[in-house]
Amino acid sequence: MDIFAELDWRGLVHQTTDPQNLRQWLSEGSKIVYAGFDPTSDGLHVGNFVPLMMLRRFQKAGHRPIVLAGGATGMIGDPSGKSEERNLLSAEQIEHNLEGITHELGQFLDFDGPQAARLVNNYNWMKEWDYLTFLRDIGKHFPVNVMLGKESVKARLEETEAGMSYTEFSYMLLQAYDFVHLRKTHGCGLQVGGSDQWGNITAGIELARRMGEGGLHGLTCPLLTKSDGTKMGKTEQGAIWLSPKKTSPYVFYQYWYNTEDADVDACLRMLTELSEKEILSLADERANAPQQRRSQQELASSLTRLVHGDEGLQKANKASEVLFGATIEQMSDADLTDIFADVPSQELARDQLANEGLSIIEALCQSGLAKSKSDARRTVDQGGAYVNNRRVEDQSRSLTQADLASETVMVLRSGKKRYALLKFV
RNA sequence: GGGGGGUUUCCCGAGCGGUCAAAGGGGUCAGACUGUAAAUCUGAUGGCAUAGCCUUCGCAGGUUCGAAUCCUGCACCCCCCA
Repeated sequence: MDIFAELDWRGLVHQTTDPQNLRQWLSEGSKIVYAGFDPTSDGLHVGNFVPLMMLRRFQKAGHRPIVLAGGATGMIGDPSGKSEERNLLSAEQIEHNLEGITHELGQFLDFDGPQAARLVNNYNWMKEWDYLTFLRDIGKHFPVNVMLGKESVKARLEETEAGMSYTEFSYMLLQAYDFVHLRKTHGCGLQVGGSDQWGNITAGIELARRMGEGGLHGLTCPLLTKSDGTKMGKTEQGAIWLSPKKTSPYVFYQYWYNTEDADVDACLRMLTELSEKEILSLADERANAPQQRRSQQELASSLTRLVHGDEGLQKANKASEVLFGATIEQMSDADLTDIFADVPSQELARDQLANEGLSIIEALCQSGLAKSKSDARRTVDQGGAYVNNRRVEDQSRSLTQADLASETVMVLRSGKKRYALLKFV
């Protein structure tokens, strides 16, 4: 399989050091490819997805991936694509972040077999350097005028008033040296990354050449952006994370399911492992029957399965079904807790359900769905109140044992999507 | 220092001394429609024991049967002249 051709049709090739040679080089046999991830937060998010998948694709095509966790570079802060100097993360924070992301990185790659992936941390080799030696051995190879010409630096100096510290300015040296180091110790010949990494990657190649290691390659993929120009993976509630602890499989699934028609094709190509044929056929279906949302379904399913496994996908599916209208009854507490993991819940005394029961108005207030009783009444009046996904039309309705959806839980909803759980214990 | 204008419900903004919980717009919420989209349409949008009552119009007093509307003082904002 020609990996380069595949990356090409997927739209993953943004810039390369030399398309002809790179393609040739890749076809010669199993190569070592690396991508770096800085521990700027304690988990991976959708923004890390594309480079991760790149490595995965390389591995599947018979190459060996190296994942570099930036324990050292993370301490400095990459200025690429940042308009302002950032606050330094504390050493403990970085340690914590590294722990978080390293194990997540693992799940995308195969760490066994002949193409076993490797995980390295650049802190392990950077910590050996002392300042003077680094300046003499590495810094000497970096002409400042070239560094000033790099987009990451230029943008900061020319287009903003933010300026840049010597620390961030030096970031490039560290990442450049990583490449050289991996070349020497692992025989790594290609670095991949997002398009904002181009400057850092070429700096590495340049450094290697000056240090007597020629023939390195670089490849960047486009940043995944939506048709409106905003970044993929950001919502008003924050980033979409890969860890189920930070973003539930359901929210993850829904995020992709709601992808705009205009964006879904690029997502399918860049993020999934569906074949070109499948993707073209989805494009066809989308053109003929957009309301079926088959593309979105495939995208959401395939990514959820990849990140959260079959079980996670099932949960997300079940949750979607329930959250979008299926009536809720005869379920277990465990099921409901799972499905409504992201939904606020309140505990109430069980005896509130006895006798007359709890009025729907009161219940809406208690659950936080209504700001006041008037608000609750309005909601009911307007037909926006639901118990266990059944509409409640009568203000005087009261809730009793019979309205429990499971052993102890009742599911309230206001409007289309706002849910709350009441637990009666 | 002198003069003028302003401060209204989530935001903007209208508001003859009674018919003002306060126009209109935005936002938000709900409903219909729909593709879990966009657009559109309808309704709602201080609180409560909801045919009624209570609390709101910068703050504190006052006039009046009655004040967001008039008067006095205070605070903050804007403009003009020095």
